[in-house]
Amino acid sequence: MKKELPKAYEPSLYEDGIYEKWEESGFFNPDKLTGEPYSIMMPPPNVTGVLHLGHALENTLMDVMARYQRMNGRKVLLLPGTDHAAVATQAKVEKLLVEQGSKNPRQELGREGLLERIREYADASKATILSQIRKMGTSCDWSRLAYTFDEARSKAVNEVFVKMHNDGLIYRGYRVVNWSVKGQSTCSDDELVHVERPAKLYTFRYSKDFPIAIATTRPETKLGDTAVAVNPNHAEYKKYVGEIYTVDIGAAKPLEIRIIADEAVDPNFGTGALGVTPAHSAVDFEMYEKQKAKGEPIGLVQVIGQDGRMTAEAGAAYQGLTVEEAREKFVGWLKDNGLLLKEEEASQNVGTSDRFGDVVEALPMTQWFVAVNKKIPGKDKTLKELMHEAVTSGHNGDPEQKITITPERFQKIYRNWIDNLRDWCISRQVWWGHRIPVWYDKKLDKEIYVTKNIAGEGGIYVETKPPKGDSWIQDEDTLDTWFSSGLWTFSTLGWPDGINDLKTFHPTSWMQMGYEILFFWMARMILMTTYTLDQIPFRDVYIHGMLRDELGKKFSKSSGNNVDPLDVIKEYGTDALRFSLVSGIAPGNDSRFYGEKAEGARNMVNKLWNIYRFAISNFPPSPKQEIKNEECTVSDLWLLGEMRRLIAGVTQDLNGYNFSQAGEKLREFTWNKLADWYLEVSKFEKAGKKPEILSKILEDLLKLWHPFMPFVTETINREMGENDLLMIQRWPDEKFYKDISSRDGSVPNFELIQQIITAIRNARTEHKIEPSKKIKALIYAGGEKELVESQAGLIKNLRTGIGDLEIKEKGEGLGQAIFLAVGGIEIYLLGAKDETKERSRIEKEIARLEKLIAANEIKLANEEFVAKAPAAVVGKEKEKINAWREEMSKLKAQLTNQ
RNA sequence: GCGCGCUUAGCUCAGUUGGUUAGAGCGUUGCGUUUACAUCGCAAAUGUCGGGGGUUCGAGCCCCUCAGCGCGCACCA
Repeated sequence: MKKELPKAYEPSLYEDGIYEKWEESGFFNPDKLTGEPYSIMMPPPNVTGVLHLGHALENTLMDVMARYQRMNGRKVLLLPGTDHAAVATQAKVEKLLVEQGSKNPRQELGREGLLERIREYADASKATILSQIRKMGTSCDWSRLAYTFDEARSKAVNEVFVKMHNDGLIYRGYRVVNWSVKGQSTCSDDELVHVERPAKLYTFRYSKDFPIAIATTRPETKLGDTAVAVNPNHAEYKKYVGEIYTVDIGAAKPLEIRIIADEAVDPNFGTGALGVTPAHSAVDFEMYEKQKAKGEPIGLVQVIGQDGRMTAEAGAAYQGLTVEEAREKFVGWLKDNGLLLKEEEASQNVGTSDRFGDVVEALPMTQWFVAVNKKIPGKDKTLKELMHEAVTSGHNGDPEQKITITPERFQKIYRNWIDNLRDWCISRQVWWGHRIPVWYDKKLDKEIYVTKNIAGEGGIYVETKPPKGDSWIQDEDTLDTWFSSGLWTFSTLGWPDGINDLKTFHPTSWMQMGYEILFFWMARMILMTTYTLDQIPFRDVYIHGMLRDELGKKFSKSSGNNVDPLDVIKEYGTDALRFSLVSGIAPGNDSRFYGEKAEGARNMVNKLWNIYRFAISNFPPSPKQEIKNEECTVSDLWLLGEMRRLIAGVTQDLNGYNFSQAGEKLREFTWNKLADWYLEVSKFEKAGKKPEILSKILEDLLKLWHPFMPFVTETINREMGENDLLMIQRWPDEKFYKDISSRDGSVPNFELIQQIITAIRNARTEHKIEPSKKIKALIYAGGEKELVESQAGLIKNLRTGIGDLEIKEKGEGLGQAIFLAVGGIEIYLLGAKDETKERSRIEKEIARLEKLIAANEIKLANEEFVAKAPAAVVGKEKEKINAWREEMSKLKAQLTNQ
């Protein structure tokens, strides 16, 4: 016998050592594995901080799949990485610097200086993240560790940028974009967080004689109005269409307002007309473009600048004011001049910057865009269409290249998003990120490359590497972080240089992510990969929900409810954390995390530990012997059959990504079947081949648990004297159990024995029989006499307190005994009866059966049910009712007997 | 405004093509210290599956509708 194991599993004693063993083995690296490739790319955590519970969940999900597939004999690659998270990281570091007293980090440190500070922060954060991933037990291939901002990934970024530019899919354009004044950068439409806030809706006229009143929540922008749009069918207003009015409302120059027609204007909303501000509204800018195309151009007057203050064009009275100040002033002016018609409370939806938090201004600027509605050369398809077909017909219409999304409903959400997708603004003015691989001829006036679209006009150089000579200057801007993460499934596999990994592992097998980055990330990966590689990035996507605290609130720094996974690990162990995270979750649904959950999982881990502790000391490993069906006891066969079902069930659940259900099945088997019954049986039943059976079951059970609880299972495996790592053992096969568990094609009914035992225990409790008091039992087992007799030892010993047991086929009822009916079996407990309790117990039981029988009678009396339901269903119902009737008649007889 | 999700035991949640008496964990109640485990054991209680309607032999599951909560999208000025 080996050394005595501690009573309770102590995770901290083993976890680090086990992880080292795994790493040393080299099996995290697929190069050391054979079989069909299976690949998962880890969604790279942002280097903005440390991992939170959401990451812990992701690591668990991925690692469960990776370990499961590895045990299935697949050549598994789980590739780890981190994301430089451009804006997010810069915003974070700038915030820290400001907290440390810096007024304007960009100005004070300069580009290189600030980048250095961000790099330091990112490196520290990255190191923490990677060590956290290890602590989670994640079996990823560290030799392939990637970073969105490292050399290989940057190269891929440049390649794709240039390719798209050459295909005309990336262009430089002047248009209204979202501008964060605080962050001094653009952001994409998806990065806006819309918030509802109260606002005032003002209705006014530009001048006394202007024929149409308009309404607005942003009066200060009206200083830049150049048109009024009306519905072309508006009874009153349509006659004005085409007219141009010159009005002076205080802007630098009098405004020329053209009345234009636009179908989108709702004649019944507000005043039925819309003041058009092309410089400060994306929608109005589209009208501006439309008018230009029509040859009836309207002006574009930018009254708000990049600093968030009014420009010179807004007029001397407003220049330099903030928008709020200007608003107040302009409304005052309207009032003073009798032009304000109405002022009412309204609510307004404003876009705020996800990362900087300020309200985003719409400003016209020259930026880089990805054209999603333009045909790809040689493809006759747009990027949008590529994104669409990947989840519907399959890429290029090939069903083999179709992405499956779990749960299904997210497919609809994704398609809906694509339909509303506009060109993607990819240039950012933050410094932390991939510098746009575009150079301009220094000889050009700087003004030209800053403000004008000069593509195709010479003087611009778009290549993956800088041009020769020093007459070039690189574009100041960096790329949206999602541009690089969009390449993640293949930039991590060596593209464009090495293609071996790419060939082996792409498209990747499985991807998991939270629904909150469905558009940001999944959509961009599909776009980038189908375009660049002509392949889908992954076959299956699993969408998980968000973790919330026990009150259902989001975890966040600001609400102070953040939980550090490492703290949970310290208290309960990694396996407990992992198991608690996947317990009770459903795809796409949010779930809550709280201490009791981890505690419950910890208890499960400990239970497992003690099961093996018991087995090791009571059933020392013996040379493997063949187990024959005839040598098995009834309980052996029962457990073997249950094990067979467990293997089949867990395998099926994992194949279908039903992590929670797989875990539940394992818990049920391990605790309620193996520990509560079989091990208890094994303390009394010494016949047969218990050691061999137990050893086989425990060996396989350890494997089934391993994906969920890698540390404790690997530890037990070692404690049992195994030298080979559990991690690479083969996933259990149900065949062995299938062959052995049935006797003559049927399985002895051990559950009946369990029911008898439970019924006796129940009766003892109800009759308040002292636990130590032995009682006598008489069983009329009818056709089951042989079975019950064979299990007499168990019936006496498994906490039933029966001293004397007699089993007959049938006989007279005993009025003076406690009576139990289990199926067709009659049980009499003698010597401790409580008359009143017995009577009420039996009456209750009869009432329960009567209800069941009544409901069933109605069902069976229904001719349609009998005629239309499958015969098997009807047959079952008949069997049921017969059994209940038999049981009830016995109970009734007992009642009259008393 | 459009769309999506949720509503199942006191709490947190599972429930995969509609078919036994709807489940788990935690909590609660009673009993227990039987040497693997008190991070334990045994026994038990608790549900008109949000309301209403429909389809069906049969609905927690499908359809319609209403309500509450949450979320996403959206150019209603």
